[in-house]
Amino acid sequence: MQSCCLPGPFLTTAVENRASRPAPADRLCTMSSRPLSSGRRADLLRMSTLFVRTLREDPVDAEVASHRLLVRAGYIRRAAPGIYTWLPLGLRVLAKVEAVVREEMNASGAQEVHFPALLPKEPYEATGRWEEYGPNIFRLKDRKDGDYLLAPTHEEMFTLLVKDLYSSYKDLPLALYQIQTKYRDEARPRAGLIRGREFIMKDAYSFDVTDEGLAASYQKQRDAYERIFTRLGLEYVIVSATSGAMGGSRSEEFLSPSPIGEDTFVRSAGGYAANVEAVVTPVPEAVPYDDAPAAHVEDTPDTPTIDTLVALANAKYPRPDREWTAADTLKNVVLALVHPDGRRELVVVGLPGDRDVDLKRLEAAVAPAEAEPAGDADFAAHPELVKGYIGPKVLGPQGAVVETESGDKVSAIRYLLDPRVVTGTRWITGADEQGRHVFDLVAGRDFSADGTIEAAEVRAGDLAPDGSGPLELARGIEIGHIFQLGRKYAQALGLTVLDENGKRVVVTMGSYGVGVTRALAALAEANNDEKGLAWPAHVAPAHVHVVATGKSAEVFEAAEAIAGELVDLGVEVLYDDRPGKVASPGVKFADAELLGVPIVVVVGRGLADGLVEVRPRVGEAQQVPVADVVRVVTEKVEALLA
RNA sequence: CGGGCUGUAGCGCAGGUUGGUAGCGCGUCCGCUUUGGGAGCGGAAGGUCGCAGGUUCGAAUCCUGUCAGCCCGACCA
Repeated sequence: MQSCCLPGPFLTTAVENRASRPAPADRLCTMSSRPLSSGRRADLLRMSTLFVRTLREDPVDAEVASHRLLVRAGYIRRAAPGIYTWLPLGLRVLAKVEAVVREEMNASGAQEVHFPALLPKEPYEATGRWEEYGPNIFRLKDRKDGDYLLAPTHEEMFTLLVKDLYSSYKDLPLALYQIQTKYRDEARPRAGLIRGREFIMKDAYSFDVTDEGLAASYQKQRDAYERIFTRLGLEYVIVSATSGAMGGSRSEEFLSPSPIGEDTFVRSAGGYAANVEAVVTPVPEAVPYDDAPAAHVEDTPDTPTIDTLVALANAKYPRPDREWTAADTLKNVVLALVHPDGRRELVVVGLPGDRDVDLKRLEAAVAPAEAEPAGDADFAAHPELVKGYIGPKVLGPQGAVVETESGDKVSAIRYLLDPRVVTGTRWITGADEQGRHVFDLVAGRDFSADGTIEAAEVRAGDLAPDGSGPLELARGIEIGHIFQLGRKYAQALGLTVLDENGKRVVVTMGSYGVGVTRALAALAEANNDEKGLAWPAHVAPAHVHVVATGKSAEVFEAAEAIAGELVDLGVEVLYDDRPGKVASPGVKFADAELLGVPIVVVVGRGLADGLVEVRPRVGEAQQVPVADVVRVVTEKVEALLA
């Protein structure tokens, strides 16, 4: 555990925990999420001297509960937009979250390292990310005009470090991690710690020779993540995700379900869960079309939208069996893809008229290209596209063909269909002339496309691809993201090892992140009520909050004794020893509820009868004889930490 | 980057249209009282009214510019 202590002034040898001051900043060493069995005397925090100021009113700039309450309870203060200062209580919670992460990472076999947050640009130029990140990273110059950045993530550094030291397959597999402050110049920081410009992340990387090795390393990390979030008491959902700009293959996100989450995901009762971008549409069976009537073009004046088209179709060309609906129409949406080389390509996505294109899903499907709705200039360049009446006749294989540089013949306008548009399905769609639509156009008989694409919006009630039933949509806070990077970074930076045949092979990598500060925010988000925070015991700034009320010396002496005995037994105590003239009972109770320590012990008027009150932050209070209170509370704490 | 809103005491806000020596609540400090649900009374400290220019005898207030922050959206391992 040499990695536990920071060097220099943080290296504290002996800590007098009974001191009336908060523990010094050797948080990495004294903090632990372990139960009481260690037998070490625990911290005693005194409200009279603790550096904290609770706010009676909500901070005006805080919207979400975690942000509002963390500021109100004196855990954090805003230093700049998206940048927060940690006060003693907040730092204790943060250290406990870190401790859980650290313990589970170590248990998984990963080894802790620590990179600088301030880095030269060269490694990021080698992978192209100096450019790719654009304005989203903090850049700065040294006195010699050299370019530096505040690292948003450290793939390059890990890769180069391993390259620096290792050169044989015998050295692998290897997993390294760090818990580091990261910087991103977010266009819009929000929701306090949930989306900051400075945040703490645990990032881990695995290094393997083979794909099988990577799969095993990935699974180890995935297991570790499950243990981390379980121990933190944080509900989580694992969803399939797209790997996005990072490249790579398999990717999963750990989401903490919350209405204020920024990620939309779907899940089925049967256990399927996926990020919306990654949802795969179940492909229906092809339908026979032998008895289908021939396609016929009809006049449909003034029907540039699906709604107007459906209304007119029902009025003028009614269906015998039922009404036409938007789902009977084939909507052809023109989009422009911008490829990384700057090339602009027009594509048309054909999908049932009752659905819209989800740009994020589309982009996930066409990555690394970016997508945007086609503009007037695009339509001007393609007069065959009649706005509002676009049909397959001019698209894809049916349309014009151009020859590429390599001599292949491809569609001038690529036509990509939603997977629901299977062979045999019949559609009303544009006839490629103003005011005309074609009816009974059969997919596979009358038209075909260049391929299918997952670009249609996902809706509640859609079926899960694995047959596990209908999907519901939910929001979540992304607290972890793991993926199999593959060889992208190793290739770009030349990380190779010699295999058993003496052949040079490129190492394959996995990348595993936990948003530590974000997980803390998610915990606050999931554990609060109208009165304040209500921490799970493993991460609470203390296990027990002892409150002394009244003015008699006996009350304070008894409370002092109880607090002292508890810390001797390893129970962390926050002791409200403020004199009555400084804080009334009402103030103390309100603060206890706001601060959210899981067990509150009230020493006050009941003392005359030999009783103190033990109040869980959530649950029923009970009167306990003074003589028993230390035992009762210790048992409760042990149960909470078990 | 687009839309909306806001900058006045540590915090939350009023004042601004009608220019005239800056106010309320909470908090802070002193004194007395109170002591199981954010106490009462009395006294006190605390503000370049975001910044810069302008109009005016006089600007928190009117005009111009500018900066910052928050919220929504776009963006976003």
